[in-house]
Parts: sequence; C-alpha cells; structure tokens
Amino acid sequence: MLSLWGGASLDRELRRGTLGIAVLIVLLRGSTYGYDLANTLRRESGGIFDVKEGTLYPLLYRMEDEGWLVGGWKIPDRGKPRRYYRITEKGRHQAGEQLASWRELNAVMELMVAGSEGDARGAESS
Amino acid sequence: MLSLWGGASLDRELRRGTLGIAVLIVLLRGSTYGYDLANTLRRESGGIFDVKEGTLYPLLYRMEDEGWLVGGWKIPDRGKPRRYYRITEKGRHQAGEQLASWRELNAVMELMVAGSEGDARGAESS
DNA sequence: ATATATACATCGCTACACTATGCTATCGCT
DNA sequence: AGCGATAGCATAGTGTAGCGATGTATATAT
Repeated sequence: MLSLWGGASLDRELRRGTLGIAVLIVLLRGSTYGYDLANTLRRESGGIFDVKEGTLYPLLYRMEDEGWLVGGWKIPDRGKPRRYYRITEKGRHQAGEQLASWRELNAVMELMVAGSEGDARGAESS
Repeated sequence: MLSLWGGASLDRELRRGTLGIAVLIVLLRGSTYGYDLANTLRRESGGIFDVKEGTLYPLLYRMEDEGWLVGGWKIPDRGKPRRYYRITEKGRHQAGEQLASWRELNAVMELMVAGSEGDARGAESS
C-alpha cells in the first residue's frame, strides 16, 4: 500500500466520507445487501470504490444507527442469509444534503484552483 | 457556515483529504505561513475549510516530510517568527495529481447519481 | 476433493481530525 | 501602565474511521 498518496488511482484520504454518499446513492435505487453493494460500487466506479468488508459493514451499521437505513435478514432459497438494507426517508434526505455538500465543496475547490492558476509560478517571494 | 450532515459532524470525513489538496493549491500561489494559510482557506472557502491548528500544523509537517513543501523561519521586523512554506516541484506535481484524482472521483460520483435518478422512488421491492 | 465465489462479522492496528492547552509577541484601548 | 485581543506556533490527549486479517459457512465449478 502507499504511505500517503504517492501512487494508486485514488487514495484512502480522498475517498473518505465520499464512500458514505456513494452508498446512499446506490441505495436510492432500491434495497440491496452488503456483498452486492460492494460489487456495484466497484463496478460502477471503475474500481475507485474498491470497498473492503472491514470498511463496508461497519459503515452500514453506523448508517443504520443513524436511522438512514433499515436492515433485515432474508433467507434465499439457496445460499447464505443476506442482510438487505433499505434507505429510509431520513436517509433519502441525507443523500440529498450530502450530495449538495459534496457539490458545494467541489465548487469551492475549483474556485480556489482558478485563483491559483494565474500565479502558479513566481512564487518564491523570499 | 454550511452546517449540513445531520448535525453530527460527518462533514469532517468529507473534508478529509480534500484539505490537503486545498493547502497545496493555495501554496501554488506563493509561499506563506500557517496562520495566514488558515485564514486564506477560511476566507476563500466561505468557511467550509475552517481549519484548526491541531489539524493544519501536523498536516504541514507531514507534507514537509513527504517533500512536497519546504519550510523556513522568517523573523519579521515586528511580530513573532513565522514558518513559511514553499511548494516544491514534487509538491507541484502532487497538486496536479491529486486534483486530477479529485476530478475523477467527482465525475464518478455524478455518474452514479445519474444512474440513481430515474428510480429514486419505487425502491421498496421488499 | 479442492478451489472459488458468495456472504456476513469482528479484532486490532494505524492514521488523522479535533479539542484543549500552553507559550510568546504585538497592538489597541483606556 | 494595565489589559484584552489578535497573531503565531506547538503538542498531548481523545475519538473514530479505514482496512487488513481472520473466521464462519454454503454453493458451484473443476
């Protein structure tokens, strides 16, 4: 693994917090379970969200505690029991809020970039 | 000041990592010191980046360790000594990389949102 | 039989943001 | 002269999240 950000496509730090939004967004489409959620995230993000069990399950528990999701067991005809998560009204609201925050943050970042573009050089006013 | 995220301080997570990019971006304009950097970030972000000393200084130390910044003391005619940070070539490169990653992540997020927009309702296929 | 995929759970490590605190220097006010 | 506010850097302590590792268990493919 990389120490801070050196390589890799996208790093821990960048994904932080964002993963939560992504989970809510996917759950807006309908209820699903952890394993499937992980695969969906991995597939649709082109591998950027390569979420581990040790990350995803605790995240889902926290979201359930917050009341954004409700989980329930389903026993399929064959295979292991799955815990399906459905987004609540509160969670739906959160998804909207967090997405708005994300976009605002994005706008702020781009503004700051624009403010730096002109004088990127000529910095050493020592 | 943008209070979103259910009050419970989840925007912390969202800022994580992003703050690092923001610091690099501001330093692209020229060298500056911690206190001023904090104010610049707060002002230009409209309060989103309300960075605390306990966050900023360790972050600057880490970046210096990584070789993205070089710090040096300057004694002003009046006032306390300031530690000015200048971005290195390596840091400049990092800024570009991280910004590209940030934009890629942003694009992925918007794609997933678009994929959820149609069936945001009608989810409860319990 | 054995490997792989499915599926959930949790311990333990590490990193990091944040609070709180401490220190010193200067400025403005009275 | 006294005092609070602001400037400016530093760090110990706390809480929490990501994630690797590991465990459990079933189904399918080779």
